[in-house]
Amino acid sequence: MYVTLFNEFAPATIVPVPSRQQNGAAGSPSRKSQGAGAHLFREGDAAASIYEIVSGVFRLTRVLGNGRRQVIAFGFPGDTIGFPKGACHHTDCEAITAAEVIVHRRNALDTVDGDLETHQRLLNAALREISAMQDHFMMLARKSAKEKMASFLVTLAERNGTPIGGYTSCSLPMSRADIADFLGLTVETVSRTLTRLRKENMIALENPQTVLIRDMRALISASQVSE
Amino acid sequence: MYVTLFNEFAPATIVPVPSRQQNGAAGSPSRKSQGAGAHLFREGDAAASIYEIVSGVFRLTRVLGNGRRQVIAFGFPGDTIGFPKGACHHTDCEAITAAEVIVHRRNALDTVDGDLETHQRLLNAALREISAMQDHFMMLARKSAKEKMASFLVTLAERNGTPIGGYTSCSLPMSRADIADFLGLTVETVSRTLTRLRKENMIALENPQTVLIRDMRALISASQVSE
DNA sequence: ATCTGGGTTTGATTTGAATCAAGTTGCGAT
DNA sequence: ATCGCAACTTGATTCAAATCAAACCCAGAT
Repeated sequence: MYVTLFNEFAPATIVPVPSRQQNGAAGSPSRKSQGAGAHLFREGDAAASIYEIVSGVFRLTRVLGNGRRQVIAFGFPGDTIGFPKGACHHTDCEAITAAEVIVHRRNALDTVDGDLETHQRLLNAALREISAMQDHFMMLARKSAKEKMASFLVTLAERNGTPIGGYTSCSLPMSRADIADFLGLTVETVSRTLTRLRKENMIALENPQTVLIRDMRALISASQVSE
Repeated sequence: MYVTLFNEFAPATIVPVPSRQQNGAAGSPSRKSQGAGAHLFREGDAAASIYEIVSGVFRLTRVLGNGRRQVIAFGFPGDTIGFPKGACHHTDCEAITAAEVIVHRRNALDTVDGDLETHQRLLNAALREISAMQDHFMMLARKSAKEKMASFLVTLAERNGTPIGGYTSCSLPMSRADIADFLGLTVETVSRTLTRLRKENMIALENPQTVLIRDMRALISASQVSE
């Protein structure tokens, strides 16, 4: 199973973080709300902060010169985003639904002063992200459209799905174009592949933004690279 | 320009690291030599150490169930490899030439005890790696075979090339299969694409393991996604 | 000197996804 | 209610890279 969306947290670890000034230490975790469509940061922005997502969904993208776009990841509650390279952010980050994040000072990562627990949590999030990205490599390089789409839905269902009867319902807050740019496909292929999975009775589309997973076992097996 | 191979270091930062026990602190950087073909670690191994490459070239791979393989990265001198997720390594790492590494205790990353400078160097390597992997996403998902091959050669030349007259000579210590599995292509396509670049006079192949870059400007422009 | 076999190159053919081109659907504004 | 538009779906065609299939090259073993 690929956790290609982003590195995961036990969601419980987030809840206790206070919404304002920490005890006596230099730490400054605070909360921030974010409307749908608003940028949390842009490529090139000074990287002053690292964010833990409390609610909502974010999209991280990189843009090529000619306008070609790669969606690096989707960020869900429990994910950590905004790891900097040097002084700047190297991706754009936009909320695709209304969202709330916990804001950490950038150098809560660099040093331990005051809050060892936060430091280690952020660090582990970075390590998990490296691992998740390695999985995603395999997906981009070696999977067919059907395998990619199935993997995506399975991961989404695990992160985000709600059980409905024996099935799992799952919202797709992002556009087909976002999905395509995440999986390295075109919108047309994403759409066609969804219809194909639908015709094979693995899923049903309640509406374009809501999938019902009707046969999780089949979907998982479709997500694996086959010989 | 993509630094898809791996995160870079100012090579100078490595040299001063002592080859044995640090002053009085708990740190334990030591050196280790590695024959060509030997594994530094394997997927699933307990992740006790993190390595800085002093000399030689390493290959990091992940394997799919059915034997399909993804080369995650090549590690060159100055690169840091072996970032763990949790307690285990999640890639195989094999030396493809004779090599030497500096070995750090795994938790030189977690905590600062004793050596803040090493801690921060490793941490920054991890952040650089995240950024490099994001570039590699774009390469895998959006570039043509020619663009991939050209990007690969350009990066290799920057890391590894030696000037010969006005040209740059560059060794390819890895096999065509390794290159293919890194770029998400087949051996045949890698080979064909190299001949194509040769026929377009951007490169010459002195022998299968040595490329001469004859027109760096053209190669760089071939490495960019075009409309 | 010849055989063997891995790695590499080249050629012919197939194929999965991109591209090009219409539709369709649903929603927000007029 | 209708218009306009953006997001999505579907269909026809093209094309780049995979696959299938042979050579080729060279180092090491016989």
